[in-house]
Amino acid sequence: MPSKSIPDRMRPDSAIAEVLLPLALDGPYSYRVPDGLLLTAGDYVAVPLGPRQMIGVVWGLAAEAGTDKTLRDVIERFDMPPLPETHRRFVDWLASYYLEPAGNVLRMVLRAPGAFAGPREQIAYRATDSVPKRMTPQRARVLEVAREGFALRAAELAEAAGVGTSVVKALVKDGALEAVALPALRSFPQPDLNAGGFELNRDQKAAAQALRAMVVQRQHKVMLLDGVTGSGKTEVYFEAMAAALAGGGQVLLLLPEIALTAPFLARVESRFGCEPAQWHSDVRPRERERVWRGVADGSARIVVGARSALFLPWKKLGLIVVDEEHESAYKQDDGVPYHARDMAVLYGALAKFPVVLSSATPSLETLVNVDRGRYGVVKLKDRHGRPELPEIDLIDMKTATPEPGAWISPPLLAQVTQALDAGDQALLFLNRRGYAPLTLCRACGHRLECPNCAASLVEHRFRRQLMCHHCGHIEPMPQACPKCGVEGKMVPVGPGVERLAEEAARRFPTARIAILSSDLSRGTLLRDALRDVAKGDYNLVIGTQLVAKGHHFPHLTLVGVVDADLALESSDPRGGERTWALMAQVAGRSGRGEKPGRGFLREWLKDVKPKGSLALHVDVDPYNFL
DNA sequence: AGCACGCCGACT
DNA sequence: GTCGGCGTGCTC
Repeated sequence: MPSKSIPDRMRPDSAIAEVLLPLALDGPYSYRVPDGLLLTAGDYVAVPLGPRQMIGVVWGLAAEAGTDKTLRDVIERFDMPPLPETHRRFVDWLASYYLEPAGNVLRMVLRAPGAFAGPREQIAYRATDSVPKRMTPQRARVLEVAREGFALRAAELAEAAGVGTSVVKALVKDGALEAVALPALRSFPQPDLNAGGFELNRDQKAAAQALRAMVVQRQHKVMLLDGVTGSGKTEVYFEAMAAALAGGGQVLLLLPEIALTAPFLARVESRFGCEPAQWHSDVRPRERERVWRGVADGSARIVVGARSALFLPWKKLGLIVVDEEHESAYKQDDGVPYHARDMAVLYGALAKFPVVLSSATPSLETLVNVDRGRYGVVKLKDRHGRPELPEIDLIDMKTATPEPGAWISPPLLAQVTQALDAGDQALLFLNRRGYAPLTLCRACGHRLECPNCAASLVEHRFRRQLMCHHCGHIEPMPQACPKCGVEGKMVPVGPGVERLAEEAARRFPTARIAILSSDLSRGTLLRDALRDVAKGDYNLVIGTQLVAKGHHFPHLTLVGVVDADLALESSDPRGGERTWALMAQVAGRSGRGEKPGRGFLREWLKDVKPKGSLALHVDVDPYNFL
């Protein structure tokens, strides 16, 4: 738009806007602020860039441009709260810390397509009283869905009924569905801090009190909440969140993406009496827009999100809780690399609010920070008053050697026998899927490997397939060696869970054995299997790392880890740390029920008299692989 | 991110 | 001789 020409000397000082664009640029670009447009730092603006138009953020206002180029005009300012100063400093900090163009970081802030388009009205459909001229099973299902709740948009309605949108459209045409306008963006319900408190034990009360005291200080401090599985960390940090909400701030609860489940969200909802806003990769664009705006205007008070939620344009963030802070999922590897736990701490430092890190197996860097006094720590015992992991016996496989072709050592066999005889459940943990991790040709020495990535192909005997665990490549199990053509000389080397189950079936012929690995994860198979194990339908469970996470097996009293030093052999510098976390998690599966204790843990039982008992046997032998 | 420019292989 | 592969550079 042509502006009235004003002599240069009469222009206000802020005639130039330094605008950061969501591109890999070293710094902001300068634009002329047209007459009549009032801008402040943090404003979202549309600016021309080459032939296109882009949305950027006013990073600063200046009297002089940092370039000789002829400046183009800012096109418009969007009517929403400006990106707060702390958030802009956060972007700059992160960019310099990770040596990344600030624009790339800003792109993560602006990742809410449509948030600037202005609220559009949504069309939804609900059932009318009229019956369609023709009725088909598909139509009936759509109408059934349409009758039972809120008006839904065509796509949602079709999805819920398991049909295409054409069915919905046809019903609209027929008059069996009618269009209604939905409010453009549903507003966020406000939390009720007294909606659903939990009964905390003495330990938890003390921990919650410590966190609350930290939160009301409104200063930057990092606190590690350290407690074994089942010690109630969640309930404790909920109290910290309640304190921050009471102070008028927003709260971010960060979770590893996989932990963002409906049951977890339901716990948040029951504590705070309202559904929290969610932010993760599966949130639909429309909902992203709503959450983004809600965070920007402060109406979204509680956000439960994956790592990228950190970049939402927080208006008044008062607390970040990083649950499972040791999880490697907090590390972003593609695009701008960053560690969400560390950046949460950085944000807290810049915006002067506390951060809670929660974990049963804290990361080494967090432990070091606690050790050096930079972070505080609150420790929780479990609900039986047990502070630490269960007693762990190491079995040295150099002295307790399994028979040839077997992997369960004599002491572990004895313990499993004892557990099964007592009517308890035992778990043999081996972090290797399939039958054998390696297949060799005895004739020529050839190793079956993936054509794409040169990793060894893993035999999955139940599926009669070879799989590459690296890239997903699948091929049938060959009869003859693909290299030398000799038949019948292919031999499996080393154990996977399937092979371990075979050995267990031989050793414990009467045991009811379940194999749990991610091979089951399709459909409801895994969920059913986990339920049956929890019920006690099986008494010997052979499982990979997926049994280590969160599942509750009340009848389990013994955990045996086969090849516990597996990950220590790898070149992963975190091998030791990850092994420890995994051992702690898998040990935590045991002894969570109410079963009476077992004799061989006498010393430990004497001390704390728990109702559950547990043992973790770790086989240590770097050489038992071949 | 887009979009142009620019320099080497397979085709009408 | 062209069409088009995607490497490099630019956008205030």
